[in-house]
Amino acid sequence: MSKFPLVNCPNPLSLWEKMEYHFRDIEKKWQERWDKDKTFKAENNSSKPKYYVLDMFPYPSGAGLHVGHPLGYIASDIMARYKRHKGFNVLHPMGYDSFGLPAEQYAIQTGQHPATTTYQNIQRYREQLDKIGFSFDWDREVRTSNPDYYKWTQWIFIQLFNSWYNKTSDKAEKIENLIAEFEKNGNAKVNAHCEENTKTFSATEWKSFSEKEKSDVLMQYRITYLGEAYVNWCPALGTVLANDEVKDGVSERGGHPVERKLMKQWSMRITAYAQRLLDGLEKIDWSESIKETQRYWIGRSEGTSLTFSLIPGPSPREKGEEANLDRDSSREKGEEARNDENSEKENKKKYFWQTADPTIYEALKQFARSNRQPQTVAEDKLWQLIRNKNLGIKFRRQHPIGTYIADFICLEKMLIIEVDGEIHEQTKEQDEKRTNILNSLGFQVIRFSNKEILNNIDSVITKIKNTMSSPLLGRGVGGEAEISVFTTRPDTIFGVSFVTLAPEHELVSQITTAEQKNAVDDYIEKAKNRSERERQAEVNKVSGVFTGAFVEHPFTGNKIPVWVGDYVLAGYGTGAVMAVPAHDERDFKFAKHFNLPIPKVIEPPINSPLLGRGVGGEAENSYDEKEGKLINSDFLNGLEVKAAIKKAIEEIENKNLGKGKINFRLRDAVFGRQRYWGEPIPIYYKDGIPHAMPENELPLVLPDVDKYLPTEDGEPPLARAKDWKYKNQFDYEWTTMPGWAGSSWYFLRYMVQDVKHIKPENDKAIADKKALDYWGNVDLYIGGSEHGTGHLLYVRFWTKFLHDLNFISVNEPAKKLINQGMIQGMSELRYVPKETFSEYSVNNQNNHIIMGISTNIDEINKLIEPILPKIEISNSKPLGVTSIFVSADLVKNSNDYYKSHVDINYVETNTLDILKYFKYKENTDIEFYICKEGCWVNGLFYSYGTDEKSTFKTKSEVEKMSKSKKNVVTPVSYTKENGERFDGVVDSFGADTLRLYEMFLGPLEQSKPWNTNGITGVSGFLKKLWKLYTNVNDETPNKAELKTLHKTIKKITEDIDRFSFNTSVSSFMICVNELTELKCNKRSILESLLILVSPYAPHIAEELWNQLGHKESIALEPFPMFNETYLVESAFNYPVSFNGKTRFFQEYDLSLSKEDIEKEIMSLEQTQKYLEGKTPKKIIVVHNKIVNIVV
RNA sequence: GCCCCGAUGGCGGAAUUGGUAGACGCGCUGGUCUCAAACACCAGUGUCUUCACUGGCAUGCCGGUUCGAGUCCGGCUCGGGGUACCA
Repeated sequence: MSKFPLVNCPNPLSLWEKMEYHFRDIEKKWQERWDKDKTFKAENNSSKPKYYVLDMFPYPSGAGLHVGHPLGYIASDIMARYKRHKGFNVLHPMGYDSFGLPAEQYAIQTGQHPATTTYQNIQRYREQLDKIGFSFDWDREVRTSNPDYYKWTQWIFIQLFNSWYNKTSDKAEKIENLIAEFEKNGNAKVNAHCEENTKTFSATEWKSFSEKEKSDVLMQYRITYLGEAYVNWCPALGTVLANDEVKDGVSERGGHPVERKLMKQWSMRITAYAQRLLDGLEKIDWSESIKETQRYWIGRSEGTSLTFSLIPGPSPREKGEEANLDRDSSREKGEEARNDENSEKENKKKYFWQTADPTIYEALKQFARSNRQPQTVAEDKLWQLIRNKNLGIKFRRQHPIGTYIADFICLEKMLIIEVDGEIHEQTKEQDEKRTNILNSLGFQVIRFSNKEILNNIDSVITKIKNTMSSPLLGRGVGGEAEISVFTTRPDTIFGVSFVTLAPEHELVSQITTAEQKNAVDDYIEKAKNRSERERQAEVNKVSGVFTGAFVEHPFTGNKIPVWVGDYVLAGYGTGAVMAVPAHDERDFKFAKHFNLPIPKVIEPPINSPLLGRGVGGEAENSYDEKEGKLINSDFLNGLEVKAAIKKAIEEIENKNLGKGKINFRLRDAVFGRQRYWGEPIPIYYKDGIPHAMPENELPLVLPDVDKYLPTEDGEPPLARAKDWKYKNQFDYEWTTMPGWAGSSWYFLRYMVQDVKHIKPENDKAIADKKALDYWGNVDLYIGGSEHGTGHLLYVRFWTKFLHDLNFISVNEPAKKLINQGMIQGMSELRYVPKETFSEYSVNNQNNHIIMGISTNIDEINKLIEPILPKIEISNSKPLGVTSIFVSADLVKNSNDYYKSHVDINYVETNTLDILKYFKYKENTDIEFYICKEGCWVNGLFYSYGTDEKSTFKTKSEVEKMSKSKKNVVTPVSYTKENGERFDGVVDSFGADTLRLYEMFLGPLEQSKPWNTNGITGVSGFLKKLWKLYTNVNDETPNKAELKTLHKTIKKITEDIDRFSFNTSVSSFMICVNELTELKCNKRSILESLLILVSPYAPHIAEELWNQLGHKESIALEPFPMFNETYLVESAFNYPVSFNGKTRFFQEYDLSLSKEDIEKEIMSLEQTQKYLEGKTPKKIIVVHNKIVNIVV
């Protein structure tokens, strides 16, 4: 007997009404029930196996959801519900990445606190999400902008600050261990991933360091550190951006220009993890494209370092003399001087302190002597510290140089120190000139103000020391200067014809000869000011300048010129390259441009299509392939490239010229943002030394500010916060964390049960150790591929770090990752004529309108002309630039037009609803819509003659779905402020239909345009499904019904396991079609079917399940088991093909052997017909598959 | 430029290991129901040939492997995404 309550209803009409599928009521009812019963609560203590399925953190933007967002959520929700049926304890949480730029930009514009708008946006998101029926455990919801969440983000920051990377153990360790080692042995034995130029010190030295010095040293080791780096500075946003936040030279959010700037910034030593991040990719099941993107981003390359020694130039004294005594001295003289090394050395020994211009020396001497007496306090303070070889080398004061007198000078190092008083600001220009001249004499000049010396003498001395330790300083006097390069092609060493330095390379200013000084300075200045965007736009434009210096080829001893070129990047390798133009495309272009020699050292293989490449000056291209034999290369001659690389590295190492080395493209991540709406960095400054806050004082709550803008001094907004000081006296760090901070560990926070209601006193860790161990990492992570080099790399980095310090047991955040494809929008475009900018004026009732738009397309002119006098423009409308649009059916050559987006809500099958458009039009422009029979102006139609009203046609294009393209389709209805209503799929067809349809569109990972055309198909399917359940009985199912069911079980299970959700929707349709055909209304079949459907269309499943008499939710019902026996067939209808072409079908019992079938087939009349009397060469019988006869 | 992915009817797509190409849905055509429309239901629908039977051609293009290729291999074309001088 059926438990269906309405079967015996006496009134057939009301029965029919009740039987109707009312998705609105059903969906609302079950969404409320799930929420109330906490149906999808995940348990931290469970004997069940766990399954963790996670969606990428959404940023709750003001625009709300569009149909692309739920795509991934629906897929993950199906997975979550399926796994519950399969007996797993499923963790399926949702939360918000709620710090970020858009909310802050909005706050700047409106003055509203970003927390307010963020809260509103979240509310809206939540309402929309709820309407789609997701099975999230909302008690675990997190928001990165909540103090109880970012408390732990700050805590992780402190752990990173208090850690260093030990290369020997290959993991992060606590900084205390490092300090202990420093105290015991200094840093000589420490094998750390740290700053390149870290100096060696002993334990005694360490102990003698001041607190500031110790802090500076540790900063070179800390995993999060304050360091100077070139950053992407965005002046419009007033902040720095990470590499992955910059696209095409403009900021990803907002599209503002970005430039390079050297700044002191909090950074993360992610580079320490480069190799592990690379290796880890092998062990995770992520999409190949993401892995590939990460591999490329990490950019490992094996090669070798190699040192070129500088050939000493003429001594500075000589240069000085040349410059002063013989200004016209020709280049040849310089060459001679360089070649005659012996005499030069003698000169140096005899006269090197005689640096003054001899013509005015006597006068200068007097002046200098008198100057030495009355020193300022600052000058004296500095002098006491550097005199008498206190810094290990002799300094002189008030020493005449050329026509100047230097404050302090170290002649051996060619270093001048100048001390400026308060007048400095006014005399800036003079000082610069003076510096330039001193530079051109070969001296380096560093300047300090009196104030600096008096207030911070330590850093002054450090700066002097650092400058002096630069290897190039004093070259030609006593120091041995070297340029180190990194190369992956040491085999081409004999093809080196020049060396190129990055413009930012520290040696550039020091090695440049006087003759080239101006040219080099100009070039560097230009390179510096070129924005990142220009640099990218001009990738193929060669630029560079000769420094005048030469290095010696380490094997041939040849003189090799040193150039500066911005194709060399300062941040990669050593910032210098050995240029092998014949075998490197970039070097080749450079050499061609500046007419430098292109010696060929590799002969491509005989059969190579690139044979002609890389040969001398006539060649069009370099030969970059790693194949061929070495020529003109001394000991490498005759070797294959790969062998030559090995051999070359050996030789280089033997001669102590360099070492085999691995370089990474990956850079440390800049962490500080000059913004308000982010996590405060838990650091305060005491005597200029940064200190981490004690962990037990977290969170450091984001303070209120009066404005969300930088201060007048250019400090970040947090500098505005009143009385915001640690212990009321120490300044906090004013920058905040970037968007990726909170999202780099959120998957761990979801492991806290009931995180929304946890009491602060119970909140003792990022999550319970037991919970962390139980949930481990994410089993399935679904999100967009745009996070490939940002979030997905950083979250792996932090996971590995937390693992190193034993906070968590896993070292990857997610085992499997799927990128859902983008759902593109169908944009509607209006044609706008381009051509020249001819002005068109309309004189009408004293209103003079300038149409700032091209109208010189004759046809348009002709069309508009007769109606212009008729057009009435209301006086209340402000005059402005007028736009002209041309209907698509009038457009002959689309190249004559620009295209302008129009909101798709006003367009139906390429026809613009002009009246509706003008009703809600938001701008005040006067717009002309030119159609075949007339012209629409601001909602009124002006006919060219006939009375016919004609329509305005648009052009459709598939594009990214975005607000700016006005092609956004929302899943949920909404009403705009102006009263305009937009219907969403959920409201017109129901959430179950939306869920099924989004899956039905195509493979999850593929991009596809959104088109509602097919939605009636899935909607109809649900109605058909509903109908199946009208007269359910308890009869025993027959063979056909069981076959249909089990075929479906098999298919659905396989489909879910390979994330092929589109094909399962098809299978459901087939199943329902077949059961309808069979008139099946048997309980055992239909109940199983409901469970199969429930992950996809949960509301209808719950409702029917309930109507079948079940009290419990369907959510935890065991998934139906597939039984092979129902699908076993006794016979198979073989397709019989001849030479691979199917001709007819023949059924045979499956027990028949291949030989029997062969015999049977040959006896058939049809076979003989297709054989046309010939004897078959071969007969192939594949059991249960096919028969093929080869003729 | 480099890397990754893709290309199948009018459209979205299916074909999981090489074995009946075009499942399922949309759209379209015809029909039933209806005063009519919508809904629902039934039938047809790759293309060319033919009244029909039949046959030919068909998975971006060219070639190969195989009894048999949408699927494997080589070369190209086009489209989408990522990336940007990484030595």
